[in-house]
Amino acid sequence: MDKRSLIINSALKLFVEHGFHGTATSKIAQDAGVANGTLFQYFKTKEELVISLYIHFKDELSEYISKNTSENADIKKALKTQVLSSLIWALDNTTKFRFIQQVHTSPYITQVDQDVLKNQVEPHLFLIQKGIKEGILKPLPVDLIYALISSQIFGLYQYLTSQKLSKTKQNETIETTFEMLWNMLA
Amino acid sequence: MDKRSLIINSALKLFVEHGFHGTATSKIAQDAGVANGTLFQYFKTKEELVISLYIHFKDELSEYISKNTSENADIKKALKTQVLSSLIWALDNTTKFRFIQQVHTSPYITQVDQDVLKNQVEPHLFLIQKGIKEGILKPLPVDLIYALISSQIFGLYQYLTSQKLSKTKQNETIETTFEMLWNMLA
DNA sequence: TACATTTGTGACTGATTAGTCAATCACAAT
DNA sequence: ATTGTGATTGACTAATCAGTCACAAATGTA
Repeated sequence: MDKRSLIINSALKLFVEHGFHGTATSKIAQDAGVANGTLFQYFKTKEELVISLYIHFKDELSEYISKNTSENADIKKALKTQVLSSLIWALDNTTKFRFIQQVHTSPYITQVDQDVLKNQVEPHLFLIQKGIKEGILKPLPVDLIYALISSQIFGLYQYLTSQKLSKTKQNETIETTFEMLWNMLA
Repeated sequence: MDKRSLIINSALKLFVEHGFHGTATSKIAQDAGVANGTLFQYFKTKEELVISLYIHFKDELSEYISKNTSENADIKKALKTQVLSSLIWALDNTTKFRFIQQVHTSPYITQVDQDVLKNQVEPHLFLIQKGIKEGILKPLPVDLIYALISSQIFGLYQYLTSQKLSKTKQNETIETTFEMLWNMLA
């Protein structure tokens, strides 16, 4: 494992555990088993580290979703796959997901390049747009529908992580709530 | 205005602007126009300040909601009032709402007394429980329905603050999405 | 007025921080 | 063997931090 990855892993863990404020760069380096100065060779500043991590993990999530989404499925099926993929990834990568949330509600988010953020949501907006055009989804603003879907995922994630449900019961809940979401939007 | 309130206002503003990490206690005192030491008379530590603010503003929101909710309205009307109140408060107090979100996704949240948090959601859970018992809401776990409602509010807030809509258009969107939410849950 | 209590002050400190840099290392090319 | 190169190191520093404390001002009380 290369040093860059070691630093990323340690930073992720410590940031989520103690927050940005509570995590010294020296502690990250120590946890990663590299020298203090090495961290600053890969990331010019602590701020750059935080922002790089955010983009890194959001990309990872995006890639996971699109990897599982087939292009020529019907809208409902495609959207379902995207929602389920997001939830599965989030539940399998709670630390990364928490980190994304943490940055998302922090002032750091303003430092993230707007174009990068835009490119990440683009594919999802496209599917919604298609759904509206075909009259399958309600004729509402695309951004609004996207916001409602995202927040549903977020809310369900919150619920599922706060309860100790079996995998079966978990999947059941995910299925049920997706149908509810779909009925709300279609 | 007493010094405690001055400190609270300045802390709120600076925390949201620069994060917990980026805000020195001395800067808060300076902004509030009080001496360094005065801050520590009202809040023993910086951590206590953050947590006190969180509880303070969540209480403010809770009080605003219950102030507007009449007890003997039907379930739908009561829930609608609660959702709309939340949104109105959030849109009128964006800084406070951002702060609440910020703490909520940060490691600080684990330091907040669990009983305090429980008491704050209790009243809302009660209404949902009643709705399920009367067969008006779907027979799902109370916590799940609460999570879905909360996240809908959160998502709609995100959307409304990212768009520059007129007050009329805003209210229209809120009305529409509440009906959608209700149809999803009932 | 005199005294007591509460409230406020800001200079101070020991600890910690992000970031630097001269030195060292592993190793490939000559 | 020798030289060159880029990655790695960790001791170091200037700055900043949260929190303290001895004292002063304000307020209350009689």
